[in-house]
Amino acid sequence: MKKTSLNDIAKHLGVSKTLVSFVLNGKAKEFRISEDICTKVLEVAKELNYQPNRIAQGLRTGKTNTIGLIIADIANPFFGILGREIEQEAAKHGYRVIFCSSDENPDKSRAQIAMMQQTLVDGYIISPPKNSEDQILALSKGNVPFVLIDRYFPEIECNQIMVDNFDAAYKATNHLLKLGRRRIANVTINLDLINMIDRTEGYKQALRDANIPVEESLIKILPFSHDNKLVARAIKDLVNKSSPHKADAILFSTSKLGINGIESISALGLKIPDDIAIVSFDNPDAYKICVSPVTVVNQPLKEIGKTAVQILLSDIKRSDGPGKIQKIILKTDLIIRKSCGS
Amino acid sequence: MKKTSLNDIAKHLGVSKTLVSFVLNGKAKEFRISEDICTKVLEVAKELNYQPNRIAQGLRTGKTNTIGLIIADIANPFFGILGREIEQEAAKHGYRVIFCSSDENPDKSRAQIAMMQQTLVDGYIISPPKNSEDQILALSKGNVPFVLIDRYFPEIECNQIMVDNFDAAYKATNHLLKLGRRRIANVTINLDLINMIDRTEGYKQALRDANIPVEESLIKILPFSHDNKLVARAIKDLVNKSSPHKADAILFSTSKLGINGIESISALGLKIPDDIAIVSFDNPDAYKICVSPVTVVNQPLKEIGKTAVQILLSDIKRSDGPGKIQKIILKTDLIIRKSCGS
DNA sequence: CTGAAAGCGCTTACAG
DNA sequence: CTGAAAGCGCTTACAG
Repeated sequence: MKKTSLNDIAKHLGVSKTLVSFVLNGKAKEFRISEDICTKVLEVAKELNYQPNRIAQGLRTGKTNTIGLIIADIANPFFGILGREIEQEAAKHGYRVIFCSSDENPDKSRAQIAMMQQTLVDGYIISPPKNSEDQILALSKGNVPFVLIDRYFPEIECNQIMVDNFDAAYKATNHLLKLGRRRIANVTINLDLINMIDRTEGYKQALRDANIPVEESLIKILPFSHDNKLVARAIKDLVNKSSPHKADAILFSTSKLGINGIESISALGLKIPDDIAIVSFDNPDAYKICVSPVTVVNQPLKEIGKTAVQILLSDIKRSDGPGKIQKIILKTDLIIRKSCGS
Repeated sequence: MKKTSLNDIAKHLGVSKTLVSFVLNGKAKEFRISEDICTKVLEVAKELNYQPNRIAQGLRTGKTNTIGLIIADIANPFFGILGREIEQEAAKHGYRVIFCSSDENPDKSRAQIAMMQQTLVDGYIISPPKNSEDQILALSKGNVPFVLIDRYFPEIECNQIMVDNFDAAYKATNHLLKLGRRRIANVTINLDLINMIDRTEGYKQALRDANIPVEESLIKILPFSHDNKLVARAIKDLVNKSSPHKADAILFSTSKLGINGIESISALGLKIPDDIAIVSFDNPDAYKICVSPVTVVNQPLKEIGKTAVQILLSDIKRSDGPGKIQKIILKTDLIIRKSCGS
């Protein structure tokens, strides 16, 4: 049972496929095709269960109505939720999405971009790993639109939807300060990622503004692919009573760090917030039901995803060259729960 | 800067594109093309940064090297992790994946399958919503391979990778029985999904085998799109001391139910496992750090994803008609933590 | 108002 | 060993 093509319909009715194409693409009016024939075409199309061959359309028009999404890891709920929003907004406009997880590995993202470049996607939404500047730069010189989310490269001019990470960390740190914490630590991951840098900078600025010296020993920088043990070691170092740099609060820059961190803190028999207060970026379910529900910096994932798609599609659809570059910075909100005391 | 095509390379060297195509597709030996020309073609291809147009290839060969993935919700970590495994195994074989979230809504999955059917994918991996029997049946009569994961329809013969849900629930319930619990409840979602039915059946059988009568009042069936409040009401009913059907343990059939359930239990001031013991299906991070880390039925997500892709690809690649239908049932394991006491 | 024709970039029988 | 040609299923100038 072969799929029915435009030609099948045309033959069936003894007309040209041009005509059929016009009718099926809603251009009947434009070419003033008789209503009579229109309804007949539509009837036969339905009867033969005609489905346009999108690949053939794609070859002819150069458009596939597909968006390429490259994020660190679709299994990470942060990106999963983002992916969901992107999918939803894209579907609303008749677009599909192909996704790839780069694992923060620039070699992977390079291969993934190359793969998608083979005329498969009309545009990209990318959360670029560190050391992928060259890839993004190359993209910005090409003519396939793209928008960056979650991270950007200051030296590259391109569409981007970010969150005010500096402000978010500043507020979170301030929240801890207002509750009387003075020895606030920051646990983060490799600072080659601009969003992570901004967070730590915001944290430092809040301390400075409160006339508290920044202690480098209170800033723990773990590799991206950290495991329980690495986090546990950092935590142990921060909460050890005899340690010269004992902390009374921790700002976690990612929820993966935070979840592992809480596990370690519990394992050490310490109580949150009595022994140590906690704030974390991102808002996974885990934080709602853990021993002491965690105060978090909540990112507007819905808005990030939606806006990214909208900007991308407006660029894809414009025919008069590249549009104006858009840099959008969204605010986060601090959701206060119990992990900082009161 | 137009993309370079086969023709560009051919012209550049004064040969035919047939030749270039052969060389680039590794058929040089087969057609005994001189090494000399081979290296030249390869050189020019590199120099001109030739990228094959996959859409054109797709139109010609009828293959897109793309897998369509339809699951309930990519933002749900269960499906996110599954998606990640599928992506990874697919990439290993040169395949990409397009994903769609059906929200357990058969109308959505119908539209998503139709969309993908437009010659866009070589095969599907589907977690079908209830009432989508007709869609799967139609698929099984077509000639695009597919494999079902997580749920199946007993009356439809097709490839499927499942987990032994009956056995899993049986063991989980048994675990509670062995620890002395006698009034074990089951909180689950709409039982039109076979995997949910199997879980509840396993639960019932374990009770029967222990000579404990099954009490329908201890089985709470919530709609798929339940919110905190609905779960809270069910929990309240189960733990109310004056209630005739007070429970001393709960088996949650999904982690979404479990997470909401734990929130409700905490809000009521009850202690896990002292006041009530808990076992849940699935193994989200949340269960590791909550007040009393939760004993869970862990599904082999890696194996499910990997096997699904392997079976699908072997079907896609066979030219001699449909292969033998494969029904694979994997075992789960019970990860014992603290939520059931000891 | 409608049709014949070209062409998107490939692959692959066919011919020599 | 290599090339000319057909054709996958569309869209869209062009002609009448």
